Amino acid sequence: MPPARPAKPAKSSSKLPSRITSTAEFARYVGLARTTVSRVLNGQPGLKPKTIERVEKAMAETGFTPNAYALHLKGKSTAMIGVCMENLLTPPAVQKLASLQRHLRERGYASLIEVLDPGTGTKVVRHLLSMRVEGVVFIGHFQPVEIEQRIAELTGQGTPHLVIDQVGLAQANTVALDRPQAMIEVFEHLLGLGHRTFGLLGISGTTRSNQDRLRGIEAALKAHGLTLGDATHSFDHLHTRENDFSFGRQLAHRFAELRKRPTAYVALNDEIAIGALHGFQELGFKIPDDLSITGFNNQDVCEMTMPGLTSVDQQIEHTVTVAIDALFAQFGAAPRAMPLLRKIAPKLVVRGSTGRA
Amino acid sequence: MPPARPAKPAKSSSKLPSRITSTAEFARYVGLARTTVSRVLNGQPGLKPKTIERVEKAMAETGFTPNAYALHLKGKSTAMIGVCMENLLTPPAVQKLASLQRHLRERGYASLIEVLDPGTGTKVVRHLLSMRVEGVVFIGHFQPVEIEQRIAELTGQGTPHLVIDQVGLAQANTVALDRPQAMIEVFEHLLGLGHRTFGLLGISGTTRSNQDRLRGIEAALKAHGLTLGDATHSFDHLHTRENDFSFGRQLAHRFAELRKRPTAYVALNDEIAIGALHGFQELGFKIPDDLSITGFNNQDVCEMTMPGLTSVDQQIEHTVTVAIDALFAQFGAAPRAMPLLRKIAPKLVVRGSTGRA
DNA sequence: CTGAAAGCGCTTACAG
DNA sequence: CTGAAAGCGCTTACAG
Repeated sequence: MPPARPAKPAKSSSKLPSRITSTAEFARYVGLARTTVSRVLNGQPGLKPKTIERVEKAMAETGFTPNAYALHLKGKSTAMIGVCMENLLTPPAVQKLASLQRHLRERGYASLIEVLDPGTGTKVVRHLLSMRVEGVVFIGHFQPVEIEQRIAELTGQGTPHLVIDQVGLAQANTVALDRPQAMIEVFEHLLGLGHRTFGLLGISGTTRSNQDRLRGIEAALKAHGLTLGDATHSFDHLHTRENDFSFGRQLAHRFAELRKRPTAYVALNDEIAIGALHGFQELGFKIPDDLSITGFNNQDVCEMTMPGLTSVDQQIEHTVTVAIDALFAQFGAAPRAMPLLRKIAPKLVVRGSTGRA
Repeated sequence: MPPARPAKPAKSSSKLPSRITSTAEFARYVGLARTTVSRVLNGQPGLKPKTIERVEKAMAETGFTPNAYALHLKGKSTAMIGVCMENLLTPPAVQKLASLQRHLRERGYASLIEVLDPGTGTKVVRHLLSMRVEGVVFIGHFQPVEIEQRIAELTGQGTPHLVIDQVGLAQANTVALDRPQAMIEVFEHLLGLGHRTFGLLGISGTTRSNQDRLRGIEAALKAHGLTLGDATHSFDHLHTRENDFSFGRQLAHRFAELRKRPTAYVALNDEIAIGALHGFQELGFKIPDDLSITGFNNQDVCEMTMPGLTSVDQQIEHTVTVAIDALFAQFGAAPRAMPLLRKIAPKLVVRGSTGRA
């Protein structure tokens, strides 16, 4: 990723005796041969305990660490996984990152994390390749054509990859929440409570993710003899979505004006749902008595609203476990003919914001 | 950080013609000398446009990238900064990380991000040193003795460092919010509204961070002829803090039982404040008519409560800018005799949760 | 335990 | 433009 930069400055001949940058200098410091030091560092047999002790003492004194770059050239694995994030601002995405980096570390891998803004894909992936990462994980939703090209590059270089979240990419190994199923569970819950008309908050447009949700909604409605056209309503097209909270609030105000108003509201995410909850409440509606609302992602705030917000949990820990297994399964294996696709089952968490129609 | 692992497998002699791992192979593929390819890659003068074009075309075809490890051995700077995070779950910390990595990338640096759990400091910092990062940034609050040792190691190796958030570390270059000043501004605001008795929510204990806050509170009260002992009350010792929201709610219920109850409540963070807000509201208190509440961090949710939550903004963007400047100022400079300390001025954001006493 | 040697993938003079 | 050589910091046989 970083552009060409000037060569590093000559190693400053610091006055500090501890500034040691090579095994040669270090061996001189310890008073042993370079070879011997190397053997200690690599835990090879046939060394006197005394010698080992001397080296370890000197390492503690100087803080010397063998140059990882030289080690890699000699064949040591880099033990690094590249992680490309859509951004670091979406809580569920950051949670996945946190979980991923913890699991990778447990397996002895470091994470080289990059944010992949539109148009920077080539640079970022080139950088990861130049760092010879052993695999690359993408978290989030990216521009499809760009990401497909990057994945082709990785595959061409023999570097395994895995996409978390985004479905529908050609030749991409993917682990993603089963969004149609998530919507089926939300609607089964609301239909079971007697609701027959639904306001959709932020669930519209042609993104793959929303199309998947609409498919799920349609299926759930169909099972009850309802259609998407008759049973659902949306005002998304009338508002711009800057801040999700205020977007939700605006939508609530808009729906409140309706003579025949849906009794249940299904939001794209928790923020929009909470905005709507507050929007309806400030207009005097009682929730869940007057109407029901559901969120998506089951963030901590869902516990914090009054009433608590019914929401879909993405099962992040499970998702990441599956993703890592799927990534590591590619190591040393023959390239897959068909890309891998694993769907994660969502879990509906019911709270006070949903009740009988 | 990663423990010793087996050497990487021999490069699989893949069938894919594009699997090229060295300039030697790549030069053979292009049909040029290794030297010539190298000169193109490094943008050196005196090359035929045709030659440059051939190389660029081949790079696009094969996805070949020169090995960063070999480049570094030849003297190229690593252009990497290590970032040690306390965790990836605290929103303000993640915001700082997001801002930091964006700024670093703009300057041509990649970020090597690690989570530094207690006891893992040595491993993590050793790994960063072995990766020859050009600087290390710590974000969050760490165990003081451990982190001071790590910083000594870095300094010994001539690697610049910077600590964001945590103050009071010996020999550490630090950029941190002026927490005493933040509390002074909160209390000036509340005192100006006529409040004279205060409930402290989560602001207790011997952490340096809370001690700093208490110092600020004491100073603000003193200017109005009040003392910490008489004007503030805390029930922190009676509750365990698992979930901050429920902690805040519990504290609200506890304060509600009091005959002579404080009229203003100052919370350690937004989560506790929101929990308290809801706790008081569910008991029938009107906010800000019956009492005032303030949060800390000015997170997005502050806009979402009813009423909005008055909170302290950490000025994250400014903090990170100052931090990066302070880090980069160390490059190529003589070691500082005195560690650097920059305080960031907080900004109080007033919303509906605070009103006249 | 030591010491000299080869080689990982690069770049940079240097002579053709 | 080519080709042979040196050297970055390491490890791994190999002969002492």
